[in-house]
Amino acid sequence: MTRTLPQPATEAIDLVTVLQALGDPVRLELVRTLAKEDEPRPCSIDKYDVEISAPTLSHHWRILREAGLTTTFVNGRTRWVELRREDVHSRFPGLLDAVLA
Amino acid sequence: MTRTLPQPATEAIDLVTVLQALGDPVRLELVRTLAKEDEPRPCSIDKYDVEISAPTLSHHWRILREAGLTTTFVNGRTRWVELRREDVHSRFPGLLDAVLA
DNA sequence: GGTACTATTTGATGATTGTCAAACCATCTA
DNA sequence: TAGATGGTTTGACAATCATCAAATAGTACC
Repeated sequence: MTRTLPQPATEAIDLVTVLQALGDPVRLELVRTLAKEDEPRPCSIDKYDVEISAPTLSHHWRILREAGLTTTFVNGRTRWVELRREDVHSRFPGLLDAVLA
Repeated sequence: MTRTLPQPATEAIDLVTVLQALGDPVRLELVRTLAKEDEPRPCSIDKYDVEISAPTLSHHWRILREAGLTTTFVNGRTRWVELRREDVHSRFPGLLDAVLA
């Protein structure tokens, strides 16, 4: 019913890849938005205050997911994104907290 | 006698720029090496275990300095680089610690 | 089945990036 | 002053990246 898109295992999360993913203003803003709630958020373009097109947003979600920062759930026609807070924290303690502070 | 190359003020250090600077394997390694000692290190190519040319190393030092992560001192013909631990920590508490852990 | 809808993929484009060789600059020393 | 030295800047190149329009894929609803 609810499928999860492929993502790296916690142990496989790479620091350089994470920093690269966070080193983009749009993605940092997305991560900040996700961090406000501790549950999945829809990933539709109209739910975010960013000045990019839908394909570009989709591209950023992929970068974040493949870096190990987010999980994407597929449910019917809509998708949900969630920050992998605990996973990232267990791999790089304090990193997300510092970035989100 | 000892000159300091231009660098951003502590308050002007930008998070995205810092993350971009750290999001490169060579630069992350350089920062890690700097972090081992709490004093300036020479920036000559032969002092670092990196497989890049001198101009490329020079380029990376510039990126790190302009991001606000390092200070470069000029003394005669040689230069010294130092991690701006306290400055970065005061701007983004915990960030460097998390990255260097 | 057909249509509307959500979101991604494809393909293309302009900008940025990491890299090096060659030229250059400033400093030290003979 | 001339040569050697430490390091940077310039210029070029290939690779990567962020971006969008158009096409595509999968799902829901009538």
